[in-house]
Amino acid sequence: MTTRALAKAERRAALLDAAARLFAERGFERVTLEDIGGAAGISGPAVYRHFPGKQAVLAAILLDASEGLLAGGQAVIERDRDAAVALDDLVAFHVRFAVSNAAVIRVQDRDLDSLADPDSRTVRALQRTYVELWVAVLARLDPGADPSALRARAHAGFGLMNSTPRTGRAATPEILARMALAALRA
Amino acid sequence: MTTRALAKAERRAALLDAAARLFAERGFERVTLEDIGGAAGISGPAVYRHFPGKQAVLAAILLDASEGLLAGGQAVIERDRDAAVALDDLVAFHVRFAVSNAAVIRVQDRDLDSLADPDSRTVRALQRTYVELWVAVLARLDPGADPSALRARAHAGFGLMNSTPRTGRAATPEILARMALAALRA
DNA sequence: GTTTCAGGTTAGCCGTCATTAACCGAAGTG
DNA sequence: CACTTCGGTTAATGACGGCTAACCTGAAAC
Repeated sequence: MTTRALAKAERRAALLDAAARLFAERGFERVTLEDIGGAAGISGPAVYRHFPGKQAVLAAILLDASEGLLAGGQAVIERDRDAAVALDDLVAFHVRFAVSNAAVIRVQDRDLDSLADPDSRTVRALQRTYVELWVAVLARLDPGADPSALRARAHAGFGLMNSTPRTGRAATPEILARMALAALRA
Repeated sequence: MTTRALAKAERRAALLDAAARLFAERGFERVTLEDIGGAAGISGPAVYRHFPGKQAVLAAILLDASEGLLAGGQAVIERDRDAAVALDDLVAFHVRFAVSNAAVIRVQDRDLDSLADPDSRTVRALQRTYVELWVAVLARLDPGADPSALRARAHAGFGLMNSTPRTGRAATPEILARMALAALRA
């Protein structure tokens, strides 16, 4: 029983990993199921033994990512009482996540639109909640600021921190964190 | 003579405009020639009277954008002797460009990979040159810094300034410029 | 005022995938 | 040891969409 189930779990992970890499490189539409399967050592329609379709592979990747981000962000919020410290730690967490999951970050902001409605809605909701964590912290640091301006600032910060995946350049986490903090405090 | 040629130029512009908007919304691969033509009042294969193919439409958009950015950046560099002033003006210029050409910016960093080799190379070269303008200014402000770190900082700045197109959120140019300057000076 | 030809139109042609069908062997079950 | 079920395989099937063909019309040219 274990042998079979274990092999399956491993293959599933390999598929998700390969798919994330391929999607990041070429974009969802330009990756075929044959490519994904092939990269994981099986070929073509065998992917259907693990996922109900191509979109489901994308959904698994994005759900995973947005849940991971939200969970990490919430952990920071609950731990840090002081808003200034919380901002530092949110930045550190997000930068670490973005640098070590570069492919997934790229897919998240390039191919989210390729996701159809049930999953799309869920991912967007998770992302929205994550953004609101940031907005709440920024609001505590700058009371009386327009919430929609705070949201724009949070998004701009993400744009900065998520830039490494997009450019392929190896910006160090230190540089990114320093710049992001300066920008968000400005 | 004028009637015909004028109509053609207008239609070409309409096609490029529609295509940029559609590509930004859905991504290159999910837009059909039928969509592009339809949005400009003609339908389907008539686009071939204006462009040799779908890729050529993308190429026209991206070449235009990268030439526009480079020209604007060079104008700033040549005008401003002082590096600090030049940085201010580069930021102001880039933010203005990004906010008023949101669709094109989005296409540029989402669909550049869909461009094949002759044009792809040209666009990348223009972009590289544009980045080097920024790196040169940053280097004057921070002599002795590692050039590759400066490049990473420039890219991070672009990520921030280009964030509005990606989120659809209406960040004001003022907020973006203030944040970008703070980040780049950090 | 005829002749060209640019710019449209609609009807294929063709390739490329996602997805399904039909089969198979070996691991799990009893 | 039967026998089921899982995870693969290789052949269809069916859309979809870029591009080409064949044809038409009216402005420009002479």
